[in-house]
Amino acid sequence: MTPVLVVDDDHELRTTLVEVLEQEGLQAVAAPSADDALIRLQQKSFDLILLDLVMPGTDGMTAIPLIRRQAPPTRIIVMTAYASVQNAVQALQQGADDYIVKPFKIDGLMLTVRLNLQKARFCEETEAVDLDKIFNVLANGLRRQTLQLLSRQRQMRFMDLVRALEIEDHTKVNFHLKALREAGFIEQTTDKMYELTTNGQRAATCLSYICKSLES
Amino acid sequence: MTPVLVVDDDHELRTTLVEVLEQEGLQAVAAPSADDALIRLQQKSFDLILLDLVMPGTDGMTAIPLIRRQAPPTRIIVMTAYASVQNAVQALQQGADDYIVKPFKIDGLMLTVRLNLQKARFCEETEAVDLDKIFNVLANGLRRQTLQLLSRQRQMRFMDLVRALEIEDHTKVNFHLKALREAGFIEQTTDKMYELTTNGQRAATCLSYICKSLES
DNA sequence: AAATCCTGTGAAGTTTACTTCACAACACCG
DNA sequence: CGGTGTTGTGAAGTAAACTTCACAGGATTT
Repeated sequence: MTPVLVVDDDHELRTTLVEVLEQEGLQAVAAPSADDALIRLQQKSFDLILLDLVMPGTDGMTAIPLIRRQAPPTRIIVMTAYASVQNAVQALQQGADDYIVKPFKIDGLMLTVRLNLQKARFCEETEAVDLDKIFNVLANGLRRQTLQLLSRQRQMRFMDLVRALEIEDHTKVNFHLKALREAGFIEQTTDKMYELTTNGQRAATCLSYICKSLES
Repeated sequence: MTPVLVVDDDHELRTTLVEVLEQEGLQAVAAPSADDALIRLQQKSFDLILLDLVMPGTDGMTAIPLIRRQAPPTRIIVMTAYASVQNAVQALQQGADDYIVKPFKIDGLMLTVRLNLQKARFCEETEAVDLDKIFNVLANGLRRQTLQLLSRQRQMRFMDLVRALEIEDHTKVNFHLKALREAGFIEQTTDKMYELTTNGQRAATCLSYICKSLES
């Protein structure tokens, strides 16, 4: 079911990859060039793209931001030769999600593919959340820090939070905690520990997405 | 210079890894257990941690959030056996940055290490990106719509925007356009057309990313 | 040339967000 | 028991964000 797009100018590798992916129960489509891939992306959405970096015409590196723009949630795995591994770093900075070094074994490839598909599924775990609410909450630095803290620590007491945030006035923290609580992002256990709700975890995930994407 | 911490209960592997890393010009320290690693982290900060998942005592998985708590910017690479690869996914969800599958070749390991160190360095540089600015801009629905419109249309005149947004008072739109301009997200061409800047495109991408993930 | 639309500025007003202050109940420790 | 730390609430004040209004120069149309 999960559709994968294979972009490589090498005809043999391209068809081999499609065969392998289909044997593993994935739906795979091949594109011989980046431009062709972009056209396919307009017609249909893919969960994952295997992208060769070195290609005639539009090369993989320049294609990455274009793909990201066209289909933001798609996982992009770039394929690069061992000799030019520093390109992988650049590709990740451009917005790719992972890399694999050529030549690779089928096992290694499938491992990377499966991991990224699972990651993608993890990313999707979101329902009806109000964008305004999310951004209003995330618009405040203190609240963002709080979400991140709770995301890491799972549970924290009030004073732990206050000290971790390095705020002198505890009532200020309380104000923002109230905002977070009313937005449904955090809640308190019976013993007064603060923790993220499911929606709060979602919001924290959004936050880390944005931070991640700013890295590139 | 860049210090690496190797955490593994296997004595031989631990010392081998330290040797290899030092040969490659990195400063490496070994810890035989997660608890030991946490103590070392209190005394000294590390750029990168190689963490075995399966260990007696505190295992690697539970150690990840604890490490994150102690030293947020540290890159965490987990080492996992091929048979238990799904653990890698869980580890990434827990806050690890990358994984490597055992058994691995030295080359593969060093590749992963170098990539993550480079990423860490890159993250440090861009830490200066002003999240407050981004969220303040994105916190407003009208501004979000504007970004999305410009992302689709590339260029728009003022009145086109006003009508597309269905706002009766054009000065209101102007106010938000000014905010977007001052945040460096949009700019005007010589013939008064509004368009996204590079940062604006980035912000729009973030936005559509989130919207996409909220749809599903 | 007058009317109308486009594009914009700046100030005044309103609403919302945030901070600070004063106070209080409860737990825990010596 | 009295002091100290924790965990709050609500009101008052301040700052920031947003809206509305009054106005104006330039382009286009009629």
